[in-house]
Amino acid sequence: MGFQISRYNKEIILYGISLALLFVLLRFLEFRFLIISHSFELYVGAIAVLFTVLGIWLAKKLTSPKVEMRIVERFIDGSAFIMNRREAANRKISKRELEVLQLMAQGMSNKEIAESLFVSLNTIKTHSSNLFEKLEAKRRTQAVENAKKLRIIS
Amino acid sequence: MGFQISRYNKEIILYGISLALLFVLLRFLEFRFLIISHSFELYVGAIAVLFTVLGIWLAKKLTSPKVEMRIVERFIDGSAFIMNRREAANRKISKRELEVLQLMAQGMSNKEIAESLFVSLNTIKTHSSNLFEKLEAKRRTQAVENAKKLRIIS
DNA sequence: GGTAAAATCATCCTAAAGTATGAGTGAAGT
DNA sequence: ACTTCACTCATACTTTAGGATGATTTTACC
Repeated sequence: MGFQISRYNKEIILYGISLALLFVLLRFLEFRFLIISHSFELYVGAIAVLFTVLGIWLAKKLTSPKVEMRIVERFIDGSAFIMNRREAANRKISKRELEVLQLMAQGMSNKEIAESLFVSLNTIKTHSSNLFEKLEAKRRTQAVENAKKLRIIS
Repeated sequence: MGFQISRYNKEIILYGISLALLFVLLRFLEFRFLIISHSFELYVGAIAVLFTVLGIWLAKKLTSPKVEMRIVERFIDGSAFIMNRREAANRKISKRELEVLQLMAQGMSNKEIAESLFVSLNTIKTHSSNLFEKLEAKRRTQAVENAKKLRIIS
């Protein structure tokens, strides 16, 4: 950890600066105010009100919000699959490869996949070989298992 | 509505009283403070700090507590696997076959399964062939898929 | 219009999976 | 004792999967 006393540094510094500025201002106005009779109380009052406001402002900034935890228990709908697109993207799995993977997961043979996608068997073999690399799998069963764990397929 | 400017009347009145008291106090100390050179700034500083603190106190009293709702979703894991023993029994899947099926689902090859169960490759082939029939599958990927659907394996 | 990635297909070859069939062994039940 | 069944293993064969490599074609993007 580097420089971090508090995450409210900015507010504290601002408070300090405004205080310093006020003092400079005072220097210039000091005598004028003092000359006028009964102005002293007025002056102090102004300061008081000003710093009260400042205090309120500070309080609002500084106080950490009270956290109210609301625990919501929710059943995961097994049919609601949320694909992990990040994983698929990181592994650079193409659209076509994903299609092949899905059919593979359904238990289809390469031949069946080829027929259902209207491409040659060799094409599917290439796709699946590429998939195995990208999914760090040696076999199609492993590829399917890994893909499911990574939430790439349902 | 009757007399209700704010539900913080008490605090506001207290604030007014303390302000008034301060002014009285000032009257008594006024001259003494002013005589001492450079004490004016000190005096104003004290007022400033005091009213800042007062402001903070006020803020805490007056403002409705800042509540950050943190909704924690506790997902009840639907994947808590409850094996469908009835299905396994109906299909007459033996203990050993189930073991093979589980390892198969993990992506293991027949050879790997054979080694991990200390039996021959041929034995595993027999088991898996029997499994395919019992699970109405043509391939191991299909067997795994069907078994998962039937909740025979997780 | 050039480039890069994706998709397509092929060939050659090896490894693994799957089928069919037969057979030996041990444990459990009748 | 006999039967049944799960488990084991083997041989022989077919099919499918998978690896390595190279090539062509689309598609998309600057």
